[in-house]
Amino acid sequence: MKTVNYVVLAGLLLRPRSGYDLTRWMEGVAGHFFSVGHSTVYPALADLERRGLVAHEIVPSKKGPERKVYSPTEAGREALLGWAEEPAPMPQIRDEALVKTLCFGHLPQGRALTRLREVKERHVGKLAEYEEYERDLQRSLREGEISGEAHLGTLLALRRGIEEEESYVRWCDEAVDMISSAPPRPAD
Amino acid sequence: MKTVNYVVLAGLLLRPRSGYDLTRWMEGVAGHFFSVGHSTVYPALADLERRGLVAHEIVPSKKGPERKVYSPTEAGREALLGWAEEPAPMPQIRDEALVKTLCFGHLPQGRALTRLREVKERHVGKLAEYEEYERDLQRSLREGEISGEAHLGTLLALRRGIEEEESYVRWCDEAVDMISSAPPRPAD
DNA sequence: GACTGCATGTAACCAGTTACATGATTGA
DNA sequence: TCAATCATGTAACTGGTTACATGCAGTC
Repeated sequence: MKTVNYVVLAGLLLRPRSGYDLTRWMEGVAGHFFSVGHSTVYPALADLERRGLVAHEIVPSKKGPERKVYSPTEAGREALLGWAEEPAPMPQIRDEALVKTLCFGHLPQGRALTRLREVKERHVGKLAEYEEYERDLQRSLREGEISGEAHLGTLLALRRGIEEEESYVRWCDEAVDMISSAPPRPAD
Repeated sequence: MKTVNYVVLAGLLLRPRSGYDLTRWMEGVAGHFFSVGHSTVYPALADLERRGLVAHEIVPSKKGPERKVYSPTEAGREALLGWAEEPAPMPQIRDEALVKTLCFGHLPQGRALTRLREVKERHVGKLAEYEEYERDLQRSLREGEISGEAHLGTLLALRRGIEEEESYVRWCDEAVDMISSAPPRPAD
């Protein structure tokens, strides 16, 4: 079974959701470690249902058409937790900004610094977003909206996202220093 | 033009290489931000050469068959540096370990801690590897094997990899604490 | 009446992986 | 002589994306 199925299953274990909600979730809290578009989510849900790992009930929406709200079945829960105990491959990252960084020695300093400023800004923004999610998660626990189990899992993953962004922002600052103190090349 | 072409071009700007060397490079220093297999590298080189952005010369190998050592042309250098000045999309990450982490609230504590120990070990290993690359890079500069430009770019990217792994290892320790101090669930 | 957000799906495409295919050189 | 490493490529497959397609409900 493919990875995205387990991600969807994990999203549903935290709380029952529709395909639409799962897609939002992947764009948000899950965005920093696994995110696919809705056109991948819906087929994954159909596949999981065919395997008897999730089930849905139709729920009328407050706003818009009917929703199919999915939950893991007992078999789904077992399949997920079994998978969760197995070793995971190392994270794979695609970071174009770092490819561009490789060229910074060949770029006028000013241009490189401009690039870095922009990169930093974006990561500062992401950091703020994740911190907001964290506050919201703590509120959800206090108000009994989510289980302690769901809270722990989500918080652990979220903390990783926050520390990742903090680390990236620190690197940006250090990179600015390293470039500024490097032997000057063609000014721009 | 696709991203992998620019990655290959950047690898060649740092120093001329064969397809084989580029593949090793992507598995090593470039591994934490962009890595593809040799079956992607060779077609990319062929494509770049067709576009006149790289050129190769045949060099007899010390060990094994002939090598095609590629270098960027002037047009290739310009194309790369132009691309490097444009904004990059946010890094995209696939980290299955964090998907498993989402389930840790539903797993016996011991199992979750075992998972985390293994994850930490792997990242400690990667960290050591990157630190080794950094020492090697400094040596290369001292001994005049690489240009100052190549050194700066590689060092910046490498520092990011090192800090990324340091951050991940710290998170593992924190996660262990959070799980250990969470209200106990079924022991294993 | 038009636009935005909610909601679910399908189809064409693409970037990459895995597997296939070949061969030289070196060392155990 | 057999395995490992060096070295270059192709072909089949797959896991995603982008674009296509449809329709409801609220608000400006």
